[in-house]
Amino acid sequence: MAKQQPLQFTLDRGSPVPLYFQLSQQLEAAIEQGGLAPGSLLGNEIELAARLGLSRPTVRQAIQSLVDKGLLVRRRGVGTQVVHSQVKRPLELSSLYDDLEAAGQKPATRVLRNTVEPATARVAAALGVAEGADVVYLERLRLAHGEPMAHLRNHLPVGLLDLGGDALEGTGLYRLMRSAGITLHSARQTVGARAATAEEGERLAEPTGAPLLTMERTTFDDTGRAVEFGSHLYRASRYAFDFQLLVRP
Amino acid sequence: MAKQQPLQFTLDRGSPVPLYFQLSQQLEAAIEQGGLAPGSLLGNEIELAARLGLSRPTVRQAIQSLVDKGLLVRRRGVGTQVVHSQVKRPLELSSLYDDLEAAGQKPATRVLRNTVEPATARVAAALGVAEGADVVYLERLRLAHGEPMAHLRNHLPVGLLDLGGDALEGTGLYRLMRSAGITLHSARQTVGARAATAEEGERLAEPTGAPLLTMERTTFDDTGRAVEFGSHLYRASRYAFDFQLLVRP
DNA sequence: AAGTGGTCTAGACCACTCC
DNA sequence: GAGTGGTCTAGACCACTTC
Repeated sequence: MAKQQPLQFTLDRGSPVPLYFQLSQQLEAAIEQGGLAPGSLLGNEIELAARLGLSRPTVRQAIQSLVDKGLLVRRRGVGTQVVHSQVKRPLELSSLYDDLEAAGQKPATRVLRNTVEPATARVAAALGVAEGADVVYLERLRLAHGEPMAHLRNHLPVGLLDLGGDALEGTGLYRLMRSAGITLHSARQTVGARAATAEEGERLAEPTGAPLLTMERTTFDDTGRAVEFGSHLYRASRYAFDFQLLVRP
Repeated sequence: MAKQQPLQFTLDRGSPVPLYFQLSQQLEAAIEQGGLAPGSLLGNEIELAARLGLSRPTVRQAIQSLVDKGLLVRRRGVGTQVVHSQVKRPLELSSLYDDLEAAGQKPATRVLRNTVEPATARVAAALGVAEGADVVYLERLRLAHGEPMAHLRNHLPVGLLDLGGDALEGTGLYRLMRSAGITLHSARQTVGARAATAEEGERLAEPTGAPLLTMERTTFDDTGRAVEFGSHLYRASRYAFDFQLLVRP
């Protein structure tokens, strides 16, 4: 746990990028690339600030952002040290389309339905609209390598997104939302399992009674508005969910 | 979206509780209890600081902590407003025992095995120890109202926890860890489903072929060390997972 | 006693949004 | 142009850990 020899940091005061952000990015890069070994001490904030020509609060802000990401640990009276890494994966709102694409699975989408319908009680409660109010209803089959993977049913507030044309064929819903300027913030999910009915099995190329993963999800943007309610079925033989959870003390 | 009339805040400078924390707690309480309506503006930081006799950075720190929790949104040039609530559930590392207890289900645990064994390759990789090194192996049956709910298999580093006696009968693993001074930080999980084998079905009182939820989880403490690797089976007819995910931009 | 992070102050200037 | 949050400074004192 020896103290690290000084690393090089270059700060550009003319850049529109905040100084604390420039520093935290370079620190993060140093950690990722092994320039800062797990468990090693970072050196005290005051000296670091002096060396960089920054004020201590600015340096603290940079360090704090990495503490929030779980890359650093601060201990009063001890110092700031790099986490005993092991893993530091991104936690993200999993998008099935992106997941499949990242895995090289060549995803495709077959839109089965794209209509406007009155909200049922359940959909209304999830989206925070009046029961019977118009909502967009979307039904899709997600394929990978031409094989069905999941049956996706979504409800969205009307007017949120333009889902005309074949925008949905070549990408996922979340990516469409992001490019429409919607900032996704959080989602509440329930994941369960059940046996496939005959109809579900046929749709997903599974025998009746095969285990299916179920997911219900409500997604919220950064203003706390529900932007999507989904009710999905996945072939358990082909797919599992990967999550990273953080503990809030 | 009218500006709120001033709320009462009481700050105790003699308290060991930080001022920014006192403020953020009272703000959070006001939001939860409806004293601050969803969408309402908080009033600018400078005036709020002056009114409370605090410096602006201190007020900002209080507000920022609530922004991080998703209760407030800041917009430059606009102001800080309360999120259009809808939901603001806690995101937590779900503990099956606590979940069941909170649901009034009277959980119980039957410890099937509590031994020290050499780590398999998979366990060693998950816990970050050498293959073949000693690890604690724990096998439990979790019951609710006397009915089996889940079959839990855990591996832990040796020496981390004292699992002697019947400490495990009346509580969950996470609670034991917390009371041992371990600060849990994050967990990586994989959730899937499969059909029950004959043996699994018998153990969980499900017919062979019934859908079971599977979960694998590695849990890390705040120093980034893996403190637990679990491989669990749940009756899908009785249990589903509830998560809240946050989006990291 | 020495060194660390935790908190707090009282200012400053800038970038963005809205009218 | 007025008002907002975003960033930054140069200090200060305190609480905790370690020796």
